[in-house]
Amino acid sequence: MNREKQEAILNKTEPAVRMEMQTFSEYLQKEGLKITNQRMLVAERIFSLHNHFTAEGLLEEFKDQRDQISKATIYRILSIMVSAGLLQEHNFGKDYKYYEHIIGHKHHDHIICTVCGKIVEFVDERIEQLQEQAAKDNGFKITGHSLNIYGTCIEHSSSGR
Amino acid sequence: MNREKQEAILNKTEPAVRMEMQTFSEYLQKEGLKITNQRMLVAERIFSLHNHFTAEGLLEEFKDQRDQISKATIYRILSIMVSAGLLQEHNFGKDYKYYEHIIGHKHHDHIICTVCGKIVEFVDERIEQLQEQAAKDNGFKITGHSLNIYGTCIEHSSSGR
DNA sequence: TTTGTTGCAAATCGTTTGCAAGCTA
DNA sequence: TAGCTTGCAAACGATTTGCAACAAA
Repeated sequence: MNREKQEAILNKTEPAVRMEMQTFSEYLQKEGLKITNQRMLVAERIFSLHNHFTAEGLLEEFKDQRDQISKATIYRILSIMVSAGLLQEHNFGKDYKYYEHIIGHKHHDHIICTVCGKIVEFVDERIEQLQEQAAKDNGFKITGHSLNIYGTCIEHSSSGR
Repeated sequence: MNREKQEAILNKTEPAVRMEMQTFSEYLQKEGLKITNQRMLVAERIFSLHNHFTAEGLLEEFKDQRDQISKATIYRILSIMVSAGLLQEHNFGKDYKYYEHIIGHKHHDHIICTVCGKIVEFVDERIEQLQEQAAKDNGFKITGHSLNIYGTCIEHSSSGR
């Protein structure tokens, strides 16, 4: 990608997103990967999203754009960003994956409404603590964890029935 | 399935498994479903397993048997048993599902070794408590949850490196 | 130029489904 | 017998991959 295009993209993004894209660019260079138009466009879109998304949803975002991006490329970029540690993959029990970007987004767990799919994030230091303990008690060295609570949100908890 | 066959299966199973199969049979009848040879064989096998398994693994168990069972049937039975509340489905981040039977098997969470796949079960009432609280605080009515801790077990935590 | 990247379509892989033949009740 | 089940193969849906054309360094 030539410098003009790259700057064109960078100029219209907010500072926070810009920094994250910078981090991504550096990762690409470090790995001997190339900084392409599609990679920057997808990264920009992802860092601008402040909720969970799917590969399909991301693809959707580019549907009516002048810059269309193929499904294969979307998946390939998602994969790179996960390796780069910029993106986290989630399994919410569906048969497709959810993603969310990590930078400026501290660790948290999820509560998912099984009716409408609404996702709420939360953290409880005490739970984190206890997990750490449980792993240690069982001789494990924690590398990560995923805690998903399933239930029905206010709007969908029919109190009657 | 005729009574003889059914008894033949029942007679060689341990009491606990027998009771669980009984529960399954009752569920089938209640739902107007039929008690078939394959359903009993698969149920018996499942209730005899005391660890997590996959559809593929279960199928494997019948590979060299006189009573072969098709992949489609395996999946159909798994689905029924999940609906019956006798089997729990798990998503351990792999692209296939894990199952474990529930009867005589209280709720618990999992610690999974990312190197060897070893799965350890644990429960911490305090964590359960805190989750309940977190959901309530966010206006959710909990219907279930899944807590998976990923890490490396003693044998695979290379202390160096 | 050299080497990595893209888009396309075909391939995978776990899981599901249509359908004719076979059981259960 | 009537109605559910089974096995088989084909269908699915998300994700991956081979390959020729193309862009970045």
